[in-house]
Amino acid sequence: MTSPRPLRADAARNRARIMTAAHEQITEHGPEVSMEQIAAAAGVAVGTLYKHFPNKSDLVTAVVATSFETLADDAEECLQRENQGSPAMAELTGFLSRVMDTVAHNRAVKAAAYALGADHAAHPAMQEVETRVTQALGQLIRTAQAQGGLRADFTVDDLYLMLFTLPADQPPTARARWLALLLTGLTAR
Amino acid sequence: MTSPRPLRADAARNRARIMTAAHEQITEHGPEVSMEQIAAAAGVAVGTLYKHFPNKSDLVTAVVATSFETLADDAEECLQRENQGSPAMAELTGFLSRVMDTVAHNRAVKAAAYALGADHAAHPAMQEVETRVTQALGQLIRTAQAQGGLRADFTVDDLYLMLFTLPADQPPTARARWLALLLTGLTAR
DNA sequence: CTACAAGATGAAGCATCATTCACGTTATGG
DNA sequence: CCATAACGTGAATGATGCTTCATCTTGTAG
Repeated sequence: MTSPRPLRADAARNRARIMTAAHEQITEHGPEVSMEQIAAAAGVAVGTLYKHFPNKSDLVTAVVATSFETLADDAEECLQRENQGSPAMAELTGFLSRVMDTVAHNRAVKAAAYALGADHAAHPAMQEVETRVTQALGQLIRTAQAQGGLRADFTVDDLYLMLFTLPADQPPTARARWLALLLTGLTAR
Repeated sequence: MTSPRPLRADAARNRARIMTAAHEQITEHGPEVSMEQIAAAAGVAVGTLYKHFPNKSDLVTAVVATSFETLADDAEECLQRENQGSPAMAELTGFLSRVMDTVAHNRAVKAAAYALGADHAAHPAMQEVETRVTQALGQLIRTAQAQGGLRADFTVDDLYLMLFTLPADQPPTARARWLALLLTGLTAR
């Protein structure tokens, strides 16, 4: 199931360089950066990008998937802390807050959050990660409701809805205010 | 202060056609439609677009400003109805709901709402319209607070924050749910 | 009715990009 | 150390899009 031939040493090194560079460039300039620019940042020729990824879309998707995994890791760590006694509601708001800050500085993750509903989601790599996020957050939500901090009719879909509409281009004060306004609506009762 | 020479008859007609076509095209395909496509839709040559607008950005801004005026009109009508006895809070939520639906179907207005904080706002035409919206909504907010339906610390900036983060690409059910979640956070007490 | 300024035209210039490919380079198994 | 498949290269290709300008057309003042 794994690769038949284990990738030559230099090829593996270049692949890593490309991923790093692509992540940096996309994070900074958004998915519309040119392949030339990514190649330059990685210190390779454009052709090399195409040796590793059939086309630009695939490269972008790979980067987005990586960013998205970070998000899933965060969600699962929240769940873990909750299991160790941390209040579920606090973990949820912490998660929301962190994602919001990340989105504000990282256009790749923004694309990722957005991609949940878009065509990127078709990619198999994405689907698995989405499941992880959904499961972790779902558990967190149920616990928060059981503990009485979160309104009873709140669902994972609602949480995704919040993620879609996070304010990305607003100053920190505005972002904090947005979260505060939202949270009063999510509190139980 | 007005134009020195009053625009030839055919020129005025073409200008109107261009504005209409540009509005339609941008509404449907977003601001990235080509000038060629707009020209074709207007039934003129590309060169004519440039006779009326120095560059694409200016044309897009003109269209966005138009859409934005519709929004200002709506806000002022809300204020008027409020003066005739309609509950301020109902007018506010109605306004939000309408803007949301429009954004969902009209990418030009989406750009407009977004432009409030972006560089488009630099244009003089925008500034005036922004003042109209801000005044009307500010009045509405104050009344809603006096009538006790709206939380006391809510400001016009908060309302803009909501406009920035309206869910555009979500199905109607999701949009409605989003509004409902938000509103429970805005209710007084 | 005429002259001419205002307006319209659209091919051409110029820039940006994604993508390809014929050729040079190199890691690595034997 | 060699043979060779894997890999890397970057100029070239073709597509698309904004903008310009020399040229033609037409509204309109007188």
